[in-house]
Amino acid sequence: MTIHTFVQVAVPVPLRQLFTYSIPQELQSQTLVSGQLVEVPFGNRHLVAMVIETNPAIDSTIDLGKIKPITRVFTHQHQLPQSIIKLLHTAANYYSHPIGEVIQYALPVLMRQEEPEPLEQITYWRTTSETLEAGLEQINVKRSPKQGELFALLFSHTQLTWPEIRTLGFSKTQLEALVSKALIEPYQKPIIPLNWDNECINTADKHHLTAEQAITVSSITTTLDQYACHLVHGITGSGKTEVYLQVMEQVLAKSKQVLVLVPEIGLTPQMLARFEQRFNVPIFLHHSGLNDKERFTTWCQAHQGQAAIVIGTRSALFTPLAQLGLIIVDEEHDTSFKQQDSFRYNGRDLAIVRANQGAIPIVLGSATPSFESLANANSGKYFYHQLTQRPGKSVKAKLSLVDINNQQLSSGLAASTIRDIEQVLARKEQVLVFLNRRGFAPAINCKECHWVADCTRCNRPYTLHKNQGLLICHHCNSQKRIPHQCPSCGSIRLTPVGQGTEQVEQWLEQHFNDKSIVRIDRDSTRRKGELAKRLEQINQGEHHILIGTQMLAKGHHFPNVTLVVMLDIDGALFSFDYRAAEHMAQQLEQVAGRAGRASKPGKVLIQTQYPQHPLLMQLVSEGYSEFAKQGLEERQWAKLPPFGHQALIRAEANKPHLPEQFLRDISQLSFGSDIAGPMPAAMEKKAGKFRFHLLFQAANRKVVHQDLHTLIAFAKQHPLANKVRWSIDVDPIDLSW
DNA sequence: AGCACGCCGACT
DNA sequence: GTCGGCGTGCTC
Repeated sequence: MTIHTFVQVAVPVPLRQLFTYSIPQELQSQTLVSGQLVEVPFGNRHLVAMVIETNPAIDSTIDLGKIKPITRVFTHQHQLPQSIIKLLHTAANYYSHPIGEVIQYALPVLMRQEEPEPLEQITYWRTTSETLEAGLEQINVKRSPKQGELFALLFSHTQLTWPEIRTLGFSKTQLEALVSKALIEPYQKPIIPLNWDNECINTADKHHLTAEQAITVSSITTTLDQYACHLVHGITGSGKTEVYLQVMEQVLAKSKQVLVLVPEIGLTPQMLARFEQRFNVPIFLHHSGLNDKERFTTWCQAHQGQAAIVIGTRSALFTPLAQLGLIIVDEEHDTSFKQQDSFRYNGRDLAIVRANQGAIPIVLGSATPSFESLANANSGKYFYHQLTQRPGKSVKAKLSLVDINNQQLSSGLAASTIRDIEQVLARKEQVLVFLNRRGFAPAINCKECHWVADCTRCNRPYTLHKNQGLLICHHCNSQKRIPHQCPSCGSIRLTPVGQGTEQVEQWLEQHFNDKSIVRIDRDSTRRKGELAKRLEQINQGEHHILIGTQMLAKGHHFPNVTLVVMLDIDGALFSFDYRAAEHMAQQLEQVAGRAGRASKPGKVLIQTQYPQHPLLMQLVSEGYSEFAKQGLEERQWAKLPPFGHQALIRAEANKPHLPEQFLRDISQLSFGSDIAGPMPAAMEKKAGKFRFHLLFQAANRKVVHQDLHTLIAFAKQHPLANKVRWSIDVDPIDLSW
């Protein structure tokens, strides 16, 4: 046996290098393998690092006297499996991100500091009464409806944990109230590996499949033992979830685990509820609403194979699963899957890599697939399944354009739109007004001298928040009191420009003063539980008009909404961002999907100044698929993604010439890719920093990759490297910052 | 990223 | 006289 004296480790710092450590005598008996977690002294602190190279060639440039010994080797109990280590390496390499930082995403916080305590037994909750009715009798359901709901939930689901109960929208107080009435009790059960039997599935909940659904399920299930990527393109209401459930059933039946990724935390409760209803198996969550201990629990349960299903957001992708048999990415088009700071990975894309490395199938589902995924389906890389029918009677909402050129507008609403709203309200149905801009108005200016209140840190107009009596910069969050006088000319004629949700809400309240209007945006739902409360009220029919931002476009269903009004979408038609139209179309389809889900037909009005615009006309008359087909052809002509590959280099500093010079020097090197820039970012100044970009683009991904290596080697030793903050974004989505 | 070191303004 | 501001430099 060879005894190595040195190892190279990845340290959790944003440095693109490995560090060499010696192995002290007393630790040499332990086998150090790559992927092992160790504790190392680093500067004046101690960090958890990962062994990368066990037998490194010693770099002569480092002073041997500087090399410190490893201080601890962690036990095998919490080692990352090889599959995850491989995924992390691929990810670090693909996104050109320091491996030490990438590893952090796979380690629960509790493991980054020290070796965590062994896991306690998990506490589940169950009811104590014989029948549901007997229990409900003891609750004053009129006064405490939530307690009643919680009791009913626990009565039908015997193995819910507190984090799950909380995710489903219940509070600790409600749980404790039931405990004090002795209606529910905690219990533990021995940890046993998942053992599927017929008790695990609630067959009564199973839906009858349409022909399309059945074909999709059977196609996916013929690939359960190999890598295959299935794109399920199903219009809203076509029953994608039922397809997931029936595929999952077959995976679980083989005692394999399922990983489900959703774009945001808000979509986990409904997913969890649906899965709990169908399967009586341990389900664990992974999202930012959990504390460190809860996340560690999920990690261990998944790792050791007791969790049958893990539902989570982007970062759940790195959860080790001993017997992973299927990955599902729901709403795969959603850009939330792309992390927009630090390690800029795309959760959907890495999920595909993981499925490929693990030789298992992956299902991407969406009503509005991303152009990337559609292109991969067209080229045969993915299996493509379309679900075009809605089980049940509901019909798709009809889209139409409202020309606002010759119409009088009231807070952005056209006169004809208002008449349509009136008609719908008269039928006692609900209206949804979509405006993706919170606040009262996106700017205020002076009527006399045209001065605009700009944020000095970002050189952008402040958004007027009338309710809070403040001007707020939506780019850096800085706040300021509303001036009474123009600081430039002294005039008091300061007026709001444009509309935000607050303003539309105010106008609707004045105009429809006998109706209840509810606003759903980040401002109105800031308080915990406020969103759930408002959504509940909407479905109880307490409100007549809903006004809100994209929060309304995601996942929630409003069966009684029969009219959707879309405001202010024109910006996307002329954006420099080639993806703007794609995102606008997806948003439009998603919002339209909220309406007319019950047997009531829905209608979608799109207000625009450009009713003749080819993109809009096509979307309205031929639908998303044709729109995407046309869009992809244009991308192909322009050699834009997915037909070309991009990487964006961002650099920022508190003086404009520094990032510009830094990127200019880089751009002088010889590259295989086409280089654009350096150019100022669309928001050149943000939060007091000056930002510049350099864009790499090539038909071949390997060319871009090679160029990034050249760039990193050069940038690391550039004199300005410490004066500017720079980063690499592979497959960028947002080119504006 | 942290963290220390280091050199200049308003406070007990 | 000190506390603390954040510029600069380093981490095997």
